[in-house]
Amino acid sequence: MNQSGMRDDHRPSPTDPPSLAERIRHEMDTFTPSEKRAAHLLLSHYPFAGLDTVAEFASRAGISAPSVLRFVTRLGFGGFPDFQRHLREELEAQLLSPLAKASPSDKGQGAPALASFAEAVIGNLRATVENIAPAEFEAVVALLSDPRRHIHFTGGRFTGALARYAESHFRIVRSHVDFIEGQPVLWRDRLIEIGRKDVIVAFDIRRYQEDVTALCETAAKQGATVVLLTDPWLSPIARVARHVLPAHIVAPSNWDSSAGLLLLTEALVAAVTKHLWDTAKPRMEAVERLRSGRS
Amino acid sequence: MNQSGMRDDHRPSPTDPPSLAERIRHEMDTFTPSEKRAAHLLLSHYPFAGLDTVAEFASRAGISAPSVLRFVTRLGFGGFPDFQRHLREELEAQLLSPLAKASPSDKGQGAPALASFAEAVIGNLRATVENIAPAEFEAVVALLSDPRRHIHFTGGRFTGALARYAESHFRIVRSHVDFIEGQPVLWRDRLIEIGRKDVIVAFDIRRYQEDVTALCETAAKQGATVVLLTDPWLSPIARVARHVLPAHIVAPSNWDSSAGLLLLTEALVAAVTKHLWDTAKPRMEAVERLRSGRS
DNA sequence: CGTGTTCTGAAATTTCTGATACAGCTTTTC
DNA sequence: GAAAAGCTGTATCAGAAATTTCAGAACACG
Repeated sequence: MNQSGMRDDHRPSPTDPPSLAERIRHEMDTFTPSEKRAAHLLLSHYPFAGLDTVAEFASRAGISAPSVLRFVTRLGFGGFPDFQRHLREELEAQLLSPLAKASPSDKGQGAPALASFAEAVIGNLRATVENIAPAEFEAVVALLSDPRRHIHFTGGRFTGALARYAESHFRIVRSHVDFIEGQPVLWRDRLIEIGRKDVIVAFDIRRYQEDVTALCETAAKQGATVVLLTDPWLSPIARVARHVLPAHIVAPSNWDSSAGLLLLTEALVAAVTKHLWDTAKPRMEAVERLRSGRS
Repeated sequence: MNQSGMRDDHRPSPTDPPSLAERIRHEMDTFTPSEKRAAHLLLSHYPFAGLDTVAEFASRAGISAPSVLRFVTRLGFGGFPDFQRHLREELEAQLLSPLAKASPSDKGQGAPALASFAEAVIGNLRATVENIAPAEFEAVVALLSDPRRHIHFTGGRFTGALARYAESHFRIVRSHVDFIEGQPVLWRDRLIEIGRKDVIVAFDIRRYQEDVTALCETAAKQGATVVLLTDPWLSPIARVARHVLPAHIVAPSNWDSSAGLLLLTEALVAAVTKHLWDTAKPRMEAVERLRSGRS
């Protein structure tokens, strides 16, 4: 959960955003005949008809282009592009937050809060899986399964914990695995010996951290392969990353959810373990012996 | 032999709605780096990102306009307007038939590993939520929202990362929060000053770690309140814990999944943040100021 | 370590869209 | 029933957007 500062403005406003369609319906009787034609077309195929060009819209409505322009101006928009932008935003907001309006303003009742939070997280996981290219995932698995590569995990303030989680598993499955601390001072010596044989796996979600970006850019410049786990808005690290695995992170909270990133991490661990099973199994057994023999 | 300009995909047959997104996902590995950037942007904000102008799309994807054009041409469209029209029609068709979205779940050979793993994890999350007593969850929220308490997070080899994750969030929301390292040597001095006012939040799943258990037992003996996040088989810490939140952890992997623990952690963070909002908000803002002013 | 191929972006070019001015037509009003 | 007011469409323009060109850069290959 990355801090997103002022997320309280994200809460549903007391007065729900009045759909443009609603307003048009309400003002219908004040329109001129041509405007009514435009309004009817728009409402009958709301809002897609409005996403066409002016010419197309005019033609479908049976009026002229200038009439369409006058129509949107009358609705208070600065121009046709302005009008279209509004339609897109409205559509996007409505389509992407099916759960936003479903959540009542309950005052912290235990089970409902937990249950609805869980549903949102589950939605994130589904969306995350949907948006991952199978080939991309497979490519990362292959990369992390290459015993000649050296793997370095790193992350930001919050995602650093995920990097640690990944590292603690991979460390057992294979060799040449380590974790790079967040402090830039601590990189310097590490960075020197990073080159073509190295893989940097970076975790970074919004409020992207400059030092993590700097680390990856330098590493990439030196020939290292960068794998990025991030949010759908893509950390700037994506510019230098060979592979990008985006996860959905928006949750009904003042914080973002890292569950999708964890899912990807665990899936990678599972896949690589399976891939390297012949060598991983003895390693895991050895670790087990060391632990039990220790006390 | 590749795309022949205008394929029949322009007129989708009623039987299969092959979302463009799906096709992109499957062809992802055949894309050039720039095309991958474009694809990632489009998929992450599907399909709205594609409804912008070429320039805007290019800018958001971090590539040049020609690369965007090459991308859509490569997908088989006659040009950007053609591409946009396709997106609009697909969106309209999907939105007008609510059942179309209902079953895009299995796409077979693509990423069975990732998809089935995700389904297993989702099942874990559901089971976890159902088995949590609302009152227990609420009690923990109340405990962690008490500003007079001192909160200490700790965990085992793998779960230690989750404890860190929790700590990094709670540290911002409230004061008197810290993380206790796994090394028993490092406890000694800390343990001295732990008493009735303290809360230990321990993460521990099977292959329960003796040192974590020892820490909690000692702390409990000194009057501290112990909260335990564990698996359904219950870590031995449960004997001294005031509150226990079990999470399902079994996944199709050689490793256990911590997703359920993360879910509980994030839900706790969300609930406590909401609970302490009046004091948490200024803290979050202050942290934000410090971060932005740092560079 | 060159060499050929592919990929990429800056800039020029072309296309097309949104916007405007103006004249004809319709409706309203006295 | 005539004049005024308002509405609408044609023709045209300005500007923005998509597209193409081309040269440099990155990359893979031998």
